[in-house]
Amino acid sequence: MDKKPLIILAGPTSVGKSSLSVKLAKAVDGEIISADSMQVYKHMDIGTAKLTKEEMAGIPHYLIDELEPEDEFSVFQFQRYAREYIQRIHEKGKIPVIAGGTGFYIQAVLYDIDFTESESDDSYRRELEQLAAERGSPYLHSMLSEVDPDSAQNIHPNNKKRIIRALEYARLTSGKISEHNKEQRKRTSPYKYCFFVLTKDRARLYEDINSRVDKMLDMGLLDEVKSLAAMGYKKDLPSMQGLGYKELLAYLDNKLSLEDAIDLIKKETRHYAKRQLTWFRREKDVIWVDKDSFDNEEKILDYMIERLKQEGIIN
RNA sequence: GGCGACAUAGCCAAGUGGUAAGGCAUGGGUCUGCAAAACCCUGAUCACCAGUUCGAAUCUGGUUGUCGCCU
Repeated sequence: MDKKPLIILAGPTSVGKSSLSVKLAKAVDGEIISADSMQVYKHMDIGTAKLTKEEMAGIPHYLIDELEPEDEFSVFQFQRYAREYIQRIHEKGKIPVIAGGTGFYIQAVLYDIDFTESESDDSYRRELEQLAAERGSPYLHSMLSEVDPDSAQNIHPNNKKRIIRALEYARLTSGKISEHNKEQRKRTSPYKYCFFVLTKDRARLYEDINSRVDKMLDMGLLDEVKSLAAMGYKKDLPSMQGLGYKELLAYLDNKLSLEDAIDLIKKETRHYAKRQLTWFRREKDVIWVDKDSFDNEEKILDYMIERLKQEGIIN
């Protein structure tokens, strides 16, 4: 059976993925699936740099504004939705374009990684959290050494989250997550794809991030956060841990001055961009598209379309 | 012009005779159910010169620079 086509456009925050993705989708008769862990949420528009309806220019966008800020969301759900939308788009005879910066989500869909084996178990998880709080994460790490030595070796004793997940996995499946991961890593993609990663000079990317944060404030980010707070959303929700939201909530809570909060947003966004780049660097088969080596967006598009033709994804 | 203080990595900063804490930034990395999350790794010979000493970032003298006060 022929593999179905899939186009991915990723890159660090602030490079200009969104606007390019609309043009790309237009050019290839595609529809866009957002791979962004924060844009899924409603009422979070300015801080997540969502495209406006006009900017979407009639191209359907999925996984944007689909959930309320209190809704649970993770790679697992992302993958489920994305699969569904990809199929629907293919059925229409169109090409799905995944656009976004959450590398983990993209990977989960691109390689169709299996997450279903374990349902998450809140009670055991809570028990582990307790233990971690009381005895420290190195203690959990030593527990892990007994059930899954390989994982223990790969996970740093301080990395509580991953230790807990590994323990949870062991409990729920009575298997080892290290083995599961090893299996999953062998997967090849069920799609015929092109994985573009848009980049630009690091120093300029950072400048753009800084000025974009200022622009968000001008556009009313603080009011957006205030109204989320007024709706009752608290800082411990995953959605409220988004960049720009957690810092401004801290400011509203008198934990920070506004100036410090803004500087923090900029700094953490820069760190985030760096981590995104690290992620994409180790991803196999990515096509780096360095904005600096093109005169304008049209040229970038031309290049991408040429590559898509080479790969036989479009005619 | 005089008096005083200070001079340690890109920034902040410990260290007052025994061979340079720490934080931030920067750069690199891990990642397979919270990923805009979580975690890890990453650097100097102490303004300069001359002395004292077995040994100086730490003491002495000088040079340069910065800051404060005074005239």
